Amino acid sequence: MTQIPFFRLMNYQKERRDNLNLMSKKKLIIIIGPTAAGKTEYAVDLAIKLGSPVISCDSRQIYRELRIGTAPPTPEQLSAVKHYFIFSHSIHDLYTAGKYEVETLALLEDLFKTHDSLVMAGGSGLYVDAVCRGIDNFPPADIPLRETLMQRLKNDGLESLRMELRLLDRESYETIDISNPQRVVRALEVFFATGKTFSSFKNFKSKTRDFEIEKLFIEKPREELYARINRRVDLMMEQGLLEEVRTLYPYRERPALKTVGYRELFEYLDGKCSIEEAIDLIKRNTRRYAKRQMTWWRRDIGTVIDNPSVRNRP
RNA sequence: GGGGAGAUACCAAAGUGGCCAACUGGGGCAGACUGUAAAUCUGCUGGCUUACGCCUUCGUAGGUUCGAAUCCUGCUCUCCCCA
Repeated sequence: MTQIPFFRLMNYQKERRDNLNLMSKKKLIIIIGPTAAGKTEYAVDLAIKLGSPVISCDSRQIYRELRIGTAPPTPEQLSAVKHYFIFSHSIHDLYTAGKYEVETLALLEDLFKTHDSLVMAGGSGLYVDAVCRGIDNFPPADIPLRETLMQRLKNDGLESLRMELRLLDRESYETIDISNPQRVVRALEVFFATGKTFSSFKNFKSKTRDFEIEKLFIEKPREELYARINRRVDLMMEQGLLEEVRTLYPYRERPALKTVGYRELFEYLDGKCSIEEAIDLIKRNTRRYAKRQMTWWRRDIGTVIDNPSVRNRP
């Protein structure tokens, strides 16, 4: 068994568990934590021990075209235990947290027929939440509409879109982060696609799952984590990340390739920076990513999932 | 040995008598997050304080001045040019 310096057990659905009583004793164990903390290794070991497959919860490792830069499980790990959502989708198809929720719940239902405990592992906080508490029934992304809005953002500026949102959906204007162009665009997109306001789709209630959820948060001292990240990036380069990126260059605009490790090397291939600079940027951006992951889960610790106030910020 | 330039916060770099606890960038820290989430966005970054505010900072030791990161002098160090 791998040595994990620190990990914290979170009684995530403690209250729910009491209410569930005999309904089900099925349990989903989710290994979460920042990138490069050792989730994959830990999950594989645990899965073998429990006779469970590993269900990945990673928004980038699902893409079969991405083999090096996303630090997916090794071929040995993949053959040691059955994995789901690794290399299962293509960068050419738009994938989202909403789809992940649907596909994963279907899979879990199926797997729970033959397993009592299932191991899930991943670093994508929104995807983990989609499984644990669900995403409200928002309309799916409307890409052509979104592109139109992005074009408007570019031409007229954010303020113009904000003003429009203020007129069409005052509530969203006052509650979402209007300094974030992505959020403003999405709110408008939903309005134009459905004629209903973005805010009207929110219901602030977590969905109910008929299985127990336990989260294991793997953490490491910051210094050690950063050292591991640096080492891993160097290793990826040795494994041929640059070659991989080169073959993916034509698809660089795909959302799936807006990914740490790929973007920076696209810039290098454009001649915008040296290879050394690109590698340093990958390391820096991975550190920042890890920090964001920790921020995301920090709020989970000690919170109760049914409390709407956790999600309904002022 | 002679001449010149410079030493500013974690780093780089502006500031050249009061509007300076000090522009800006990097790095770092913290936060947000409902179908792009490895995305996108926000705040902080000398100390103490909830805040008003107070205290200590611009190589170092003095000096001039009501007032100095800014002017003067000594010292230390760095860089460049000539020997």
